[in-house]
Amino acid sequence: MWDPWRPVRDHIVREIGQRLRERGYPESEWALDRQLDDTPSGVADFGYAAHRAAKSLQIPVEQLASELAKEFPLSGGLSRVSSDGAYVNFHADTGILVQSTLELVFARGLEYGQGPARPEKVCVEHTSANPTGPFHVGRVRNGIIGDTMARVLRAAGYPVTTEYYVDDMGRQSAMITWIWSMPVDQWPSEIRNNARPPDGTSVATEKPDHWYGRPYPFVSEFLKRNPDAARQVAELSREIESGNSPPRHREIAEAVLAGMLASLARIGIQFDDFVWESSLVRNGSVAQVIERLRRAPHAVVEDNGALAVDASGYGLPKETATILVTRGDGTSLYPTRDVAYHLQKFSRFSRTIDVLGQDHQLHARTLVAMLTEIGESRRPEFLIYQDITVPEGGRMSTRKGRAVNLDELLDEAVQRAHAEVLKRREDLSEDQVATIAEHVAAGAVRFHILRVAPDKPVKFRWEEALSFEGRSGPFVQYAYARAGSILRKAERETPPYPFEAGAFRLPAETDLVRTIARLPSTVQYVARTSHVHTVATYAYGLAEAFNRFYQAIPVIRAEEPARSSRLALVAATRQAIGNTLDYLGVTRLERM
RNA sequence: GGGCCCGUAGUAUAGCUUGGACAUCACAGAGGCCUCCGGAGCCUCGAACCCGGGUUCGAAUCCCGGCGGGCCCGCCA
Repeated sequence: MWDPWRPVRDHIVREIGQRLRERGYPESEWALDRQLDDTPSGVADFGYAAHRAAKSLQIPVEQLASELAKEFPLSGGLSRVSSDGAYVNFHADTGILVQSTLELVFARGLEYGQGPARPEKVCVEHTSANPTGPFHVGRVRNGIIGDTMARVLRAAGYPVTTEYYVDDMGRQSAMITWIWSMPVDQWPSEIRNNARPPDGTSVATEKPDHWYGRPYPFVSEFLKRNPDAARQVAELSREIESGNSPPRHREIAEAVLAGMLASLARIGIQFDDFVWESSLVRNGSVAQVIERLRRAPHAVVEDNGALAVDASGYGLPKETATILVTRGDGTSLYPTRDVAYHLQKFSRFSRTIDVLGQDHQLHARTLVAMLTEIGESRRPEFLIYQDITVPEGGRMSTRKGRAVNLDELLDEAVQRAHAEVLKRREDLSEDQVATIAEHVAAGAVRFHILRVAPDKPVKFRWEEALSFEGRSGPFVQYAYARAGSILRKAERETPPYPFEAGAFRLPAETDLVRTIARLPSTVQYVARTSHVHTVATYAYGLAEAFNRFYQAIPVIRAEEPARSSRLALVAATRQAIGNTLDYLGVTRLERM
């Protein structure tokens, strides 16, 4: 048993199914389970709308609902079944739910929330930003969604590997190598004037992604107006693909990547593996893909020798019905290399998930078309999210000068968090305050971006991203710290937590138990639907339920035996919030 | 021009995949709690499903058409 609500739902579904079958209306338990609704607040725990069955059986719906309610056996964790018009309402037996939920939380501890182990190895590839400069906030939405998805899938029972696909090939990468292959003094004046590092600074004194990324936005503009330089970059790009990369190429890519990863680590994002795009070219797998595509059913050779695939049969938009596989000179293009990467992922994992921005929507479809063309039947799952937009409209973009840098946002958040901590805690050392501020800041930023559904844009506003109130990461962290504080004060920081299941009668208590009990099914829901923001919604709801309980009901000051039971509830809440924070990638803070 | 996604109170969001009973929550606004375990809190009030059709006993949810916004559309990735 890992989900306290499961036995109750199963019982309801079984019994309704049986009664409907007796009346001549067969409905699968699976379908009934889906029809079991939440009810309007406070009405019941589950509701069943009898319209459909009543219509099919040709009896008045109120009559059916009323009969079902009367006949329903009050076992299986239910305390009351009633009908209200066309609805049958089910109330869980609070004592039984308390017993099973708290027992489960204490028995499983850190594992409460997790589902049974599953065999399928899953790869979550996310972020995979070109190592050309520091992250702006728009780009990290990918990482936050991907990292949270990976955490939730692990909790759901899958062995998960996170991967960063490092693009060290192609034009972007060649551009940064090109500019840094000459001394700053020799940079074209247009670039030098915009991007010259301040005197006295060096890659030793500045984060490498910021340092090396400095000229990048200006190089691309420069190349548009300087064909000679553009040719040099193109030549460099060919050399890189052929394996003759200049010595600085890999060195710069690694340095920039290290800087970028350091920023991600601040918000709890780390990777299990890195796959360098160039390795796929060097080990011949890209060449193999090109060969397979050359023999593909719809391969075509363009006038200048470029290989393409006629994908008009794949339902792609008319203008993109031709997918280019190689350039005229035979070198590969990004979609082709991505096919090689996916074949490699398919060989290592049974599920692969790609987290992609909406600008890659079409790429995802061409990738699938190319896989079909080479006779590959396996597919990646795409988790597509919308951009982070700026108040003026449009998405965040470094090129358009309307991007907020991640490090800058975090630094500002840390400053504010620091001030907040100092305001309310005088007993902490400067080190402790600094550590807390860093984690509060990270929690605020990560939660702010995560809480919006992936298919909706996030509108970025400084004040909201930096808010520690209301529906925020620090709100959840605070509830966790508070729960810990109560246990410390009661000198009951460790189990066992004896409790009396019948001790909880007030709504603030029973609502809290009901919310704690929903954690395992929430994990499964997110693993199934990829609606990662639901973890944030749940976390907030749980913290809110705890705050209400905290406000309404004394714990330490209560008389025994209520006191012990309430302490047990606080301990269970702390465990549930803490585990949820882990899934969110937000730090558990014992004090803040 | 074509394709994909989005449109919920002043602002910002949940619910939409699986149609169901008074549409969630925050910020801002009005009022209250404040001798009380941590006020980053709690309670109360006002305020919303883009428009038009369709399907259905029933539509924020599904379908069609508008309108508005975002993104993408061949030798970049």
